[in-house]
Amino acid sequence: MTRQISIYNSLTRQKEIFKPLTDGHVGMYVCGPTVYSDVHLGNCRTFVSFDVIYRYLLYIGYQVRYVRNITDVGHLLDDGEDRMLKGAKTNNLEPMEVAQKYTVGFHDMMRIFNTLPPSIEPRATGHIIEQIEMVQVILDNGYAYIKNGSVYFDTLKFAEATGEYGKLSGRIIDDLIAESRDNLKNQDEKNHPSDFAIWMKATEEHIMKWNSPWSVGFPGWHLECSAMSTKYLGKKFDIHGGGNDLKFPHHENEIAQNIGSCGCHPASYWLHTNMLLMNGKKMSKSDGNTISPVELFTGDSTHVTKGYSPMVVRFFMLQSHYRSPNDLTDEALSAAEKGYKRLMEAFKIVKVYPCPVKQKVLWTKKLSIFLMEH
RNA sequence: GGUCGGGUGGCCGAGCGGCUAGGCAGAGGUCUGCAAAACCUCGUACAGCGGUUCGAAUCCGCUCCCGACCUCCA
Repeated sequence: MTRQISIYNSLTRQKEIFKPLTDGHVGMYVCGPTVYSDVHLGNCRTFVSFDVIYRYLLYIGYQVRYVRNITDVGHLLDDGEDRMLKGAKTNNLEPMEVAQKYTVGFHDMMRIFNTLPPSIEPRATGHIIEQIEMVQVILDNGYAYIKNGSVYFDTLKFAEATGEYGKLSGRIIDDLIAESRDNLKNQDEKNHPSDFAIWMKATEEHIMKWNSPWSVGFPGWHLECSAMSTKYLGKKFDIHGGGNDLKFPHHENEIAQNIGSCGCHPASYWLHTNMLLMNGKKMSKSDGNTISPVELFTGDSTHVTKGYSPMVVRFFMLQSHYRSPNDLTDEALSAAEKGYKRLMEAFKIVKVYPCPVKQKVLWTKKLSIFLMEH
């Protein structure tokens, strides 16, 4: 009933024939946004890509459980300031108001881009208990240690015991181990620089914090995805996706946590989307090479000569393969706009054209995958 | 510097040893009172340099360019 497809698996670095764990069913987890500011256009590209992957899996007959999380727990910035805290200060809001505001904004934008909502959209703050439990299991298995109320994942021990650390991102475990001697005098609490927090003790001014066996604190950044994917898709599931900038450390650490707690790799296939560029360069706020979704729609930016409708932008994004960089330029957008209009004309004709019903249904269904009428 | 992707005509994108994929844009034309739509015609490109081969975009080597990651950005 389902068609055979091949997908590129980042874990094995090759295309593989897709075989779900359970015939006819697919469990797919995609790392969702951190809701402390407006959605980035690049973020939209990733979710538009996975929207099509989701739709395609449905189209070829799979029953898909698509889980995409909302990360609404604060995480530390480079300067040590918490994102939610920063957002709250900037806007004079409660942290959960910040999370709510940007979650709603994110949902609006996803609707504007005509993406189907995921089957389950769990929030990190709603799964603190699951995360605490996972920390405990990792501790019990000996892959984590406690320092001053914080709990750190012991990457070195994990690497030596399982040989699994670094597989996804291509980090060499020997280097990791060799590195350890030089860094014993590390300034912070970690035993090894590559260790990462799975539970952080909160400072006095930290607003989002919860009680735990180790301290009043908050879960580490990578933990929510491990905990929530396990909860809703099981210890093993089919597809794990996200932007390729998440490969390391986020996904690598996620794998470590999953193996460290349940002993198995979470996902069979890892899919990573490539980045959205603008005028051949990465988008960057500091050098002005950036545009927000709204600016793109309204044309209120020096980078475009006019506004482009969300569907044109979606069509443009889908013209390039999800594993290739997508270069946004005014010229490419206007070409996409004309192409999109033409395709829509053809779609209208097909819908009213007198032809056998079966054929018509088939065509309409096929076109819908890309044109997103549903 | 290391790791991982990517580099095919203006923009996408198939092909993955031999038979100029295709689409979009653009140009010209047909039809239209005008315009739009539609239709017709037009593009020998594979980052570069070597090598293997009768033959390479496709295999091998070197180089160059773009991007990501290397402690928290999709």
